[in-house]
Amino acid sequence: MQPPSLDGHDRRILKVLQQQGRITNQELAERIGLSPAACWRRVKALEEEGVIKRFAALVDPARVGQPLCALVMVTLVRHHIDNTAEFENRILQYPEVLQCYATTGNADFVLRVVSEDMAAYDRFLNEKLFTLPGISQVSSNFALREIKNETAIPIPQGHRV
Amino acid sequence: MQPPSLDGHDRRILKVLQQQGRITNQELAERIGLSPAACWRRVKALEEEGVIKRFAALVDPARVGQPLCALVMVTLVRHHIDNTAEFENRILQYPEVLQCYATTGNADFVLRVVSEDMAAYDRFLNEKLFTLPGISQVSSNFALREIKNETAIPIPQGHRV
DNA sequence: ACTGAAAGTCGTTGCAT
DNA sequence: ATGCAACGACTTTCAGT
Repeated sequence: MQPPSLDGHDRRILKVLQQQGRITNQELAERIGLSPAACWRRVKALEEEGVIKRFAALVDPARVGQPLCALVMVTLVRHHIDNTAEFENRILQYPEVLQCYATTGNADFVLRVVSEDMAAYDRFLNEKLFTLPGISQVSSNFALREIKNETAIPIPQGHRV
Repeated sequence: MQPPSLDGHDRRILKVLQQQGRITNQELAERIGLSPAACWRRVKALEEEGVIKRFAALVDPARVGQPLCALVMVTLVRHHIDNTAEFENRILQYPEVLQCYATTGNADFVLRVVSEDMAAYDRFLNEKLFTLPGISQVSSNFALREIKNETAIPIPQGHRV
């Protein structure tokens, strides 16, 4: 899977599709200045190459009963190398953990977790996170406000074909 | 904007659409056990109520030249209340800042920033983040690995109509 | 790799329940 | 709030450049 060498048309397609995932192929083709058939083939290729991972409806967490958002720093004990793999596998199972990154710095992992309320978050900690093997430290920082939550990756206007 | 009281059909629609944003209305209707017309009207209502914020193509950052991801903790000085508003407004302008939350804990804000490489991240810090008024502390933690990056909010199976 | 056109499928609306 | 039916619009493929 090498760099797919996006040209200007591909980049314009990605910019539009990241903001309007359900635009019709016809309108997309018009906007980027290509025929519908050519545009369609490019979108398909971007999907198959994995540049576009998938299309999704973006849902407002508060509107579906998950208004609480926590940024959680997790540190593991250093003894077992298996701890990391087990931690990650279990994290993948928890739907309330939307994001998880292994990071440099004091914490080993940073998670973003959504919850119904504090009681639900407490349950998440006690029944899920704290039951994972090798947890050393957990620090929960609650989101007071969401300034920005963007899925669109900036597409550089590089000129290489 | 009150709780829209999602019923079972709405919840099933959201579950599917969060994973397959470009599914045809016909197939979606089949899956959730509704006629295409009824299904279509529900999807439209969910969009208009803001439960569905928008549809988007999810793009792999590494495949479009943004393989570096940093989780940045930012603290502001306490002197001006205007600092916060100015900070937030400028953050909204920076496309490489995908997410920004005001949080409890040591830092005032946590950001997720994508970059082309370290040189680009250095430029982001010096030309953008450090130029914001009232910055007190900045701590950059780089993502070694992305364990999980999910947009789908878990939809509780509540029974209220 | 693109365009244009053909064929099939789907989205969208109005109406009745 | 639902289903059915019809029309128009769209997606998708194929031949030709």
